[in-house]
Amino acid sequence: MRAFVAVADHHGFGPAAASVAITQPALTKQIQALERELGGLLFTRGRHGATLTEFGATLLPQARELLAAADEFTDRAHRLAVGAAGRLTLGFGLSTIDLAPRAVAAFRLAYPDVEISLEDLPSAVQTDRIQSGELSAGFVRLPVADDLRQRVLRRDHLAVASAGPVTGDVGAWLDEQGLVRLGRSKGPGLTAQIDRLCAAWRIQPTTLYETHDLQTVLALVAAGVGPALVPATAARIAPAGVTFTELDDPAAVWDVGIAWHPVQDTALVANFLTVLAGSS
Amino acid sequence: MRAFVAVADHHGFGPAAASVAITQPALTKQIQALERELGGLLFTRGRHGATLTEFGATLLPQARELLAAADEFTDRAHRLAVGAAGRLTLGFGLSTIDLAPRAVAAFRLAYPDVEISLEDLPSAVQTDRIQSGELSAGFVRLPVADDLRQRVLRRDHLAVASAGPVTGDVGAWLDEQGLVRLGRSKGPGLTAQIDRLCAAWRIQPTTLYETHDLQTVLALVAAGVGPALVPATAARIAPAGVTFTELDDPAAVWDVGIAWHPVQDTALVANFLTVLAGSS
DNA sequence: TAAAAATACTCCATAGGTATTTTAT
DNA sequence: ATAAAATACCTATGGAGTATTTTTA
Repeated sequence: MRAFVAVADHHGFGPAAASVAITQPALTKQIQALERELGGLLFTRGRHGATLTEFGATLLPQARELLAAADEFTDRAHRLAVGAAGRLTLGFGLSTIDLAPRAVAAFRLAYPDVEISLEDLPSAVQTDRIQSGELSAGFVRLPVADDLRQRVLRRDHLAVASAGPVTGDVGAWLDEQGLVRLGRSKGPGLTAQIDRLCAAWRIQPTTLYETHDLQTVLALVAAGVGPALVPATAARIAPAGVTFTELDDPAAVWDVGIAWHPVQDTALVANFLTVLAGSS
Repeated sequence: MRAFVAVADHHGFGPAAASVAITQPALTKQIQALERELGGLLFTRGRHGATLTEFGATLLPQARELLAAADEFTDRAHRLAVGAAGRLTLGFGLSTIDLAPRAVAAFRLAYPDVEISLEDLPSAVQTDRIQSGELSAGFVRLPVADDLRQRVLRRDHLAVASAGPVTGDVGAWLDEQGLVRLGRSKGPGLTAQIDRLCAAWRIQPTTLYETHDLQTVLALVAAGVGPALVPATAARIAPAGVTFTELDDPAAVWDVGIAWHPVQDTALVANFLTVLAGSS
């Protein structure tokens, strides 16, 4: 095959043999074998080398295409293998709205041939999609199911979001005021975190209102319905008039990081993690 | 390569090995070699056979395409080799206007995958194009240059085309009447044939009119300008009122056939000649 | 523990090399 | 006469086989 185009290009077996780094008799045998396989003579041999037959001339361009396709295949494979090409589907949540896009931008610069998609999803949905293979990796609340790989990126806190200042002991105050809450289905991780904190503080604040969107929670807080426990990072999307009081009780603290399925433990994801480490 | 798609299709090395008619260890080594060459693992091996990695899953469709392209290449080569595919460019002249299209129609039926082009050209132009490789073969006046292959298809005659009956000795009559002639550049073969006949008959008819189109010659004959010497086959395109008198003097007879360059001595042309022999 | 892939080892087919002959101009 | 391809012959790599071990769910 390579022999074929080499002979065609060099108009002779001798130079062609040199170009593919074998000897002339070896190349002769390769061409003879190919001719036998294809069922026709590719060249007419004479005093001045080899010239294409009609048959050979017809097949030459197709042979070239085939070789080019084969080369592109191996080339692409190599780039995939080192994580310089391919497709990366990422998820991110509210608490990584600053981290994720920055990391993606840095990665795009370093690996321009990688297709990236970035979806805004709650941690719970992300872990499902990571499990099912729909996501290459996701920025999620840690820890996650231990059949996933994970890396901690930073620590996040609960904060009290309130319309006015928090007075006296925070726990007692919240127990007395009650809480505006986010629906469990929307943010099961956050809800569990809040439950853990309440248990630790031995309080049982009433649920003043339950909604399915963090922005609505904050709007209700601003409207004076009552306080809420939200991630400290929610401060960046809060309306004016909401006061944030960060909590540093151990039960109010959790890790945020990136998680991926072991199947996705590929050069591509590894490269992304490296860039991520560098860009933070 | 084939091993790769076989393992992917059969979800395991054992059945895949059977499908490509080698043993499991041999297939294992093929896959390992491919993985080494491409620079990444294609499968994760486990209790239930082999499943594609991300890397493998990405490359599989491309590998399939590549194999399909390779198969199509050899397939096409085989069809070319036996003359069941390819491109046939043919020429034909006035005296084969009945033969050529009939042969082409028959060939189309027998070999539907062959592209055919058919051009109406004088013998002289045809031989040039046959020499240069532009034509695969041509229906021409014989003989042609003896570096071309040729086959006689039938014999053609000169005929006198006249407005009225030919009286007395044909030669003397023509010498007295003069001739409407076709330009030498248009039909050098025909002109030479006429010259040979006149020489044989020792006559020198005057040129009444010279034109560059056989149809015009016949129209002039019909108009009473004078007689002309034309191929007997011209009868089929003559206007009403033209009388044809066929001549069977040896000097008025020539062969018509098909000619082709030795380079074009391929299965395709051979097949065409076979069909041609059968259709006549 | 059992099914499946990987290894160990042997063998032979064949791709490639060297020396030489044949072919074509 | 001579440049170029084909042939003859040899060698060695590596692809494929059999028997066996290692892995993993």
